[in-house]
Amino acid sequence: MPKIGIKDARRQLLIDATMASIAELGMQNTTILSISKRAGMSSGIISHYFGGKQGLIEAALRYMLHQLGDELRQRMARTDGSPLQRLNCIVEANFSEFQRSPLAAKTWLSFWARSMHEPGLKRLQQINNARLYSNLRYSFAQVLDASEATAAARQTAALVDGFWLRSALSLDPEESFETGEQLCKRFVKDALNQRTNL
Amino acid sequence: MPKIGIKDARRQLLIDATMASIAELGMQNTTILSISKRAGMSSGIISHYFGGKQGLIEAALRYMLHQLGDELRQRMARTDGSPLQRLNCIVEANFSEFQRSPLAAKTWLSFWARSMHEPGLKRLQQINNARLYSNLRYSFAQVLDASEATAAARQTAALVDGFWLRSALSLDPEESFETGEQLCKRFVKDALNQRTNL
DNA sequence: TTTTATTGATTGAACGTTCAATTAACAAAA
DNA sequence: TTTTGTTAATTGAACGTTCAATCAATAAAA
Repeated sequence: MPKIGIKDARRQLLIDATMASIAELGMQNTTILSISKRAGMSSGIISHYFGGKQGLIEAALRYMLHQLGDELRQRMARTDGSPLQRLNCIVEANFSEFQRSPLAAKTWLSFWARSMHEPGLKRLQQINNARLYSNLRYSFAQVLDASEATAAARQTAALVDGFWLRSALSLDPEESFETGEQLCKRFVKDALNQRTNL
Repeated sequence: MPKIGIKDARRQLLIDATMASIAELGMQNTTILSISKRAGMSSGIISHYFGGKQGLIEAALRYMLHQLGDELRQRMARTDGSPLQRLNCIVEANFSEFQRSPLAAKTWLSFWARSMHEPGLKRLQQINNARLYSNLRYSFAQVLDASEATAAARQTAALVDGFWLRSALSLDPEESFETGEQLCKRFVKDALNQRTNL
């Protein structure tokens, strides 16, 4: 059975299975067995690769954060760098196909709730929150003065998270994510136009 | 030992203990024992009063929703009924002292995450989401035209939930709730002024 | 006494972790 | 090429723990 170089592939398979289980059963009902069954492996393999269930869950969160970062970087590379375009990239990355999938959306929310009482997850989640805010703040500050940029960045960050949360819990997530993204972009545009300090 | 009114008092004691346990230990680590210990009662009492742990958790959520409704009604009664004032009431109710307490904030987030996979909680949470939106929509529609009112209401609802979520997860919730409330009100004011259709 | 409320020890199911046994891949020897 | 020895990945049964629910015993009120 052992094939060399296959380690990363198996690790990823387990991470995928973890998200699938959390999305389907909830973190509450996600067990070592519900994960390993979905990955087509045995229960013991999780301790072998991740040191335990907790390690796998943290690895899955790190994977999702990594995905989010990738999506942002990809989009940023394809713009001329104007503040409006950069801000739209940030919004789009947070509403990308992967992020809005029921699998990712449910997993995010589960992570967030659990992060309140688990320092390992909390740290990762703080970093993500701070990054979203500072990315927004940077682009707003190129057009608005300091205090306006701060306010606009905080509002946009809350708007993104809020729409995202409401969509994840919505009965029709597809439609909710779509209008959420549009209304975020609309807020960004309005904020730039109406608060410009020239 | 039946004394009138004692039953409700004990039920409330258990609900308080439930929120305290969820806030302190997380829903993950909240057990029948962690609740009953905090309430100074035995473990069996939970089944007696609520039919089981799940029943108690749903009762606690219902209690928090009821609190939110009360806060809104109280504030609404103390205004002249102008759209701006009514909208500010809605924001204030969602950021009231009770709602922003670590106890309530952590409990809300735990409920939301769990509601994804438990129909009983999901139903309650849907009702709450819909109520926030329709309250906002009603007041915006008295000043803005239909499509503007819809957009503003959805944005405000997301803003409230988003600030609320970020505050609950924040390292400094006190400050985060405070500026969140202010920035929500600012958005409402701006939306009314800049989109007015006269 | 009768009724009702409350306790807390007990039960059985479910869980994460562990580890001895197994199996496949690879390397060395024939 | 075939055989044999070595390595490391993988399995899954067993173990100890934890939990929600149950219910017989107890206490208090009527």
